[in-house]
Amino acid sequence: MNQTRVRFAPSPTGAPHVGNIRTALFDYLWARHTGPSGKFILRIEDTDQAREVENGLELILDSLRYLGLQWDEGPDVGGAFGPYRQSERLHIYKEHAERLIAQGNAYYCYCTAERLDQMRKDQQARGLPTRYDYHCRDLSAADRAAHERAGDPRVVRLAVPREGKTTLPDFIHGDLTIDNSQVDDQVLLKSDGFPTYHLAVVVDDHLMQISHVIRGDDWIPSFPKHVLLYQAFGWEIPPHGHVPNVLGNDKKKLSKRHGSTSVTQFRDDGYLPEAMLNFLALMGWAYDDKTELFTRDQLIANFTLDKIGHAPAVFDPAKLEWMNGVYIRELADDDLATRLQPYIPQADPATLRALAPFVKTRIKKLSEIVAIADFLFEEDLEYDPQLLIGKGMDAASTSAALRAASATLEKYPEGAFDDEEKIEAELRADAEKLGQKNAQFFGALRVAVTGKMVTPPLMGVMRIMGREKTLRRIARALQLVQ
RNA sequence: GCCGCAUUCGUCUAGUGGACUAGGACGCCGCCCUCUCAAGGCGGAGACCAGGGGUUCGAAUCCCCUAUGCGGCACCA
Repeated sequence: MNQTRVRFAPSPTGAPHVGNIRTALFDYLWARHTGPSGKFILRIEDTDQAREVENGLELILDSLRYLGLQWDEGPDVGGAFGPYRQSERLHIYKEHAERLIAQGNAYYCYCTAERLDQMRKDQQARGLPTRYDYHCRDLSAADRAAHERAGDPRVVRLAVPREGKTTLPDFIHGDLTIDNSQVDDQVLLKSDGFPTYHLAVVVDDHLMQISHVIRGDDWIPSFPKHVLLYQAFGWEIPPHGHVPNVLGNDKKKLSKRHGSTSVTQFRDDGYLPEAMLNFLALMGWAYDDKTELFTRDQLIANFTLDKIGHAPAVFDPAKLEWMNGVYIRELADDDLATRLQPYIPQADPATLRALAPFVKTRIKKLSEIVAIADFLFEEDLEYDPQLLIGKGMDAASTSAALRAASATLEKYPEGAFDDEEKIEAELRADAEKLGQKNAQFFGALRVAVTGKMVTPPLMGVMRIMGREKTLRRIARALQLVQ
């Protein structure tokens, strides 16, 4: 019984963006879909010291944790196939590279960076494809020995067959095939002793007994190198699937240019993990023609490889917002209040909890709580007095409205102040008596009490704010309007 | 330049030869509700299925060509 073992193998070069994590999500869902024996493995591809970012690992772990993509094996939790950091597996790659040399599937190359640069320039100038020119592949034994004696730095290159074709069955695209003549003699082991991606993935995927390789389709061009390596080692090639990329609105691969696309940024803006998870799953995967709201468990239950699409998907922030709103509305009030707290630390929990039901249908991300409700948690309001005077109103009618409202509200002592229905009825009667439309009357009152023109329902707001503060603010507004 | 992958409403997508006068969702527009804004309800516009050739009684669905987009062409991943 082959168990499912899939890996997410990012390199710590920055904050993972939604495209990276979408691929991780597919890995995770597939592992979990296959039941308790399915393993989701995190492997860090830190073989490029130059591009590495200080807190790169943390950014990856944070992103995965945010979405609850819990890994079964990885650098921090260990596992039977460690280490899970490629920089700690250097000796393994070296051994394998040497084995390829011994078998004649690879060779040492002593070319300098300068020579390679020049070679590429020449090829470009002549309109030729830029590929290694086999210089060291054809080196005589004597030349080779000379380089060794001189202690010249060397790399290991894959000796790609110059004829024939290489094919990789892909469970998303079907068979991928390319002429070997198009494949470069890739460097496998760099002069600093680190492997390149190509050597490292193949060796690790095999050694870690990865059962399915799921990766972005920007890797398609390098599949022949990997196939050739598997063949040289005499290993079985696990099923591969190149999942479509996630694109920015300009249809280009997602990058920092597209604004905030890092997953942790979405977390910080107040996108719920359950919404993010749901939305990301729909980038390149669809269950049917109708369903698009899925809980984590439903995703796991329904996720299958054959439903992964093959065209790249444009990331649509507007739809994500909508979906986040859906999930926010579904939250229990207590839960919402708890999640809101970090975004508005000065709010006392009881007030926030009381506010939750009002805010629920009005925010699309948690961070919006500040714009919509900060007035509740401030002592003094700052606003343009002009706002008090609404459409078809003037200073006199506004004052009249505020005075009437104040008079009515004053009649309700502390204990009775939360009788929204009764108060509302009476205020409406006030408006009618003044010959004002509800919108005019309540508009003035709204600005007086909140300093804003757009707020949650006024009665609820005044109840939550309390009698004393409400009356004080109306009095203040009355001064401003005169 | 070379090689590869892709191509259904603006966007995410359903669709695997007849059930398609192409379905759903976001967004957009209108109406209803209404103390504002949302949410909610109802309705609407929006895709000649990239184009052209075939195959077939019949094609969004199969084949070929072209176009366009994207990706790769490093001692990056």
